[in-house]
Amino acid sequence: MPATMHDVAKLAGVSVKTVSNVLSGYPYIRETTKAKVLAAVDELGYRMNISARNLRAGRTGLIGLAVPELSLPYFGELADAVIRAAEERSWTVLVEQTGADREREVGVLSGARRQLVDGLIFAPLTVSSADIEQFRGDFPIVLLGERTFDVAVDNVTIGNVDAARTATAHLIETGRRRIAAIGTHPTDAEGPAVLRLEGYLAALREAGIEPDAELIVPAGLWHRAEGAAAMRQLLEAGTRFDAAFCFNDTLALGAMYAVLRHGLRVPEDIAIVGFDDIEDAQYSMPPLSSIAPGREQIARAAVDLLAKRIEEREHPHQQVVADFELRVRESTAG
Amino acid sequence: MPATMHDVAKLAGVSVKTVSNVLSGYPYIRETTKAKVLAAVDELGYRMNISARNLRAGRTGLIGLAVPELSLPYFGELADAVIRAAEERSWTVLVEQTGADREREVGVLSGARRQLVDGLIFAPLTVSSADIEQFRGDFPIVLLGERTFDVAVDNVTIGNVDAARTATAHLIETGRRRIAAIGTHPTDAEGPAVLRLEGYLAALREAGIEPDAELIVPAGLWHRAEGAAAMRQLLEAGTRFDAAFCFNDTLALGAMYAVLRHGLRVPEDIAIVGFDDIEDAQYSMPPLSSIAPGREQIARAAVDLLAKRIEEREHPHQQVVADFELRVRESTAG
DNA sequence: GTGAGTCTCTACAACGTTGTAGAAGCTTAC
DNA sequence: GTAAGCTTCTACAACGTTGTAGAGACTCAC
Repeated sequence: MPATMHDVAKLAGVSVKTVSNVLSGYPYIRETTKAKVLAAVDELGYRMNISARNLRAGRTGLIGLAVPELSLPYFGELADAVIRAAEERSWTVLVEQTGADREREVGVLSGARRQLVDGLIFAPLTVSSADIEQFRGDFPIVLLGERTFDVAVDNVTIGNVDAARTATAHLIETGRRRIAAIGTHPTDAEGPAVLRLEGYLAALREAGIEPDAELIVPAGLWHRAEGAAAMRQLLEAGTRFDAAFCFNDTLALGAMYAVLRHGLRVPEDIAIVGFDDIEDAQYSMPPLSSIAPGREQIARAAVDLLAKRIEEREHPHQQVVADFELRVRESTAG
Repeated sequence: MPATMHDVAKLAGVSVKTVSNVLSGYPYIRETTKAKVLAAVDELGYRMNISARNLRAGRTGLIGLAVPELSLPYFGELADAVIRAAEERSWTVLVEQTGADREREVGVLSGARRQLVDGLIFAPLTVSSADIEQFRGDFPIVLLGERTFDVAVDNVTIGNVDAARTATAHLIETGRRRIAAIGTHPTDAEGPAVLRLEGYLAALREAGIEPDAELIVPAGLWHRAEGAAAMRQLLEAGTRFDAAFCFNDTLALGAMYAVLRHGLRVPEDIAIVGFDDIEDAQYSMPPLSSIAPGREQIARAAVDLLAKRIEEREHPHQQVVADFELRVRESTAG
């Protein structure tokens, strides 16, 4: 049975409220009293009961972070950054996995955790803006990933279109003309896959290159396996191409694997550029060129926006566009 | 202002306790009453206040998971598995990162979160068994990773020594005699690094191979960068060797990168085996042989042990040894 | 010495839920 | 008809904390 404030108060010979005051830094307390209380806290090994404090305060000090899968390196690294940013506000992060499942994403939005956390940082994959409008209700949410449609939600993103255009343009600058795009979601109306495709097409257009539908390959989950499968499909179809823009790094690493397996060289035969700049990108052979989003910046901005939103529920919704940077490595050299 | 049970009760025309009873499945309730209550719940969009329930129940329904870093793929994948195992008990997992920092690990053990979670699953890196004894107090904890010394804590592990021996023996069977070990922690008295070194040495001994101190290279953090650095050090020192057992896969992938960069071939010149079988292992070029721990099994066992311990604080401590399997791929072929 | 202001501490109620105890009505068995 | 048992519901207190309100002591200026 853990000690309560009552126990501390009794031992220190003061009222419960005085203990509470000492512990919460109320200034008008005699030094001797404070010392007595702290001694009692120490002696009893007292720790405050968080549930009780939360009940009183109407807050939990927890925020949710909903991502598709932690085992995807990008989201592992992102969660890492969010947890560290939240720590600075002494918030605790509760990570929830949606598994890229629409039902679970809706569940997160409308779900049971809403009573448990003060707010939510949400990286949606499948739910639409309409879903978000509908299920969000009156709850502080910050979305990761830009919304094409106007939704009344704070959001943090990198300029997906811009970044994808930059990556594709880089391939064009190095002399490639037949560039595959791997990772589209043909049935989505919005979301990163749509935006990255848009950027890819924009870059082709600017260079006067006619897009070729055969070079645009869907991939649902953006895992290595899917990247490899997509690349194999391209290679086996006999379509001629000399580069691939993969919509994230795990796809790219899978694709690179398939190219090498097929007996071709990267970048000489096929250049590859990825997106996210996960740690593996630097240590693949050859190292992978990639778009590095400002992960720290994104995490911090998301936490900051959420903090503002929790403090003041009604204020105009903001969009933060984080920086990105193309990291050129050997997978696109020459 | 969200609706409370009082609001629901008023709307349904019953007592607060009846609402509570309906919601918690108490059997003696007339169907008509139940329907009225549920209708009211629906109409008000009522959600139970978790803090209040926790305060009453003395439990939070949260468990902690403390790992060094989520951005390390092994821990990302592990967290994934633990979260899914916890879900089956309708527990929520609170992930905490220790950053391989001793102070933070001690903080996790003795720390503020203890009031917030009902129990803790802890993958320690730096703290000793003595630390654990000292700081744990009376709190349900399950350790991941075996303890060499006898500690009164439940723990789940794979047989590190055995697995390391298997990995090393595999290199020996393929004809290698000069085998490096990458990832030791020379100052540790216990922990995975120590055990894996022990397994490595055991395999050498059994094959009648004299260990060579020059081939045993420390690496603190087991990141790719460290694996690459360790391998570069070996290669530049001019020490002759034909294989490396790396204490985890990220080290191994970094090491493989350094070997290829150095113009040598894997496995022809240097064979490499890793540990953890993270997803990347299958998609490196060449694919990496590795020890696959039963991640799901570990996660489930940890959650089960924790559940038992929370239910009944005083019962003998258990150790679960999970299975492992050597996955042979091309990095050690031939 | 009196009033105003400052400092230090306390009692009480409230946050939203559930366990305990028990009331009231209804059924059953004799 | 009545005791015993079952079904359905309710009032109240309690979980551990903090906000509100205010009591008392002390200081200072006049």
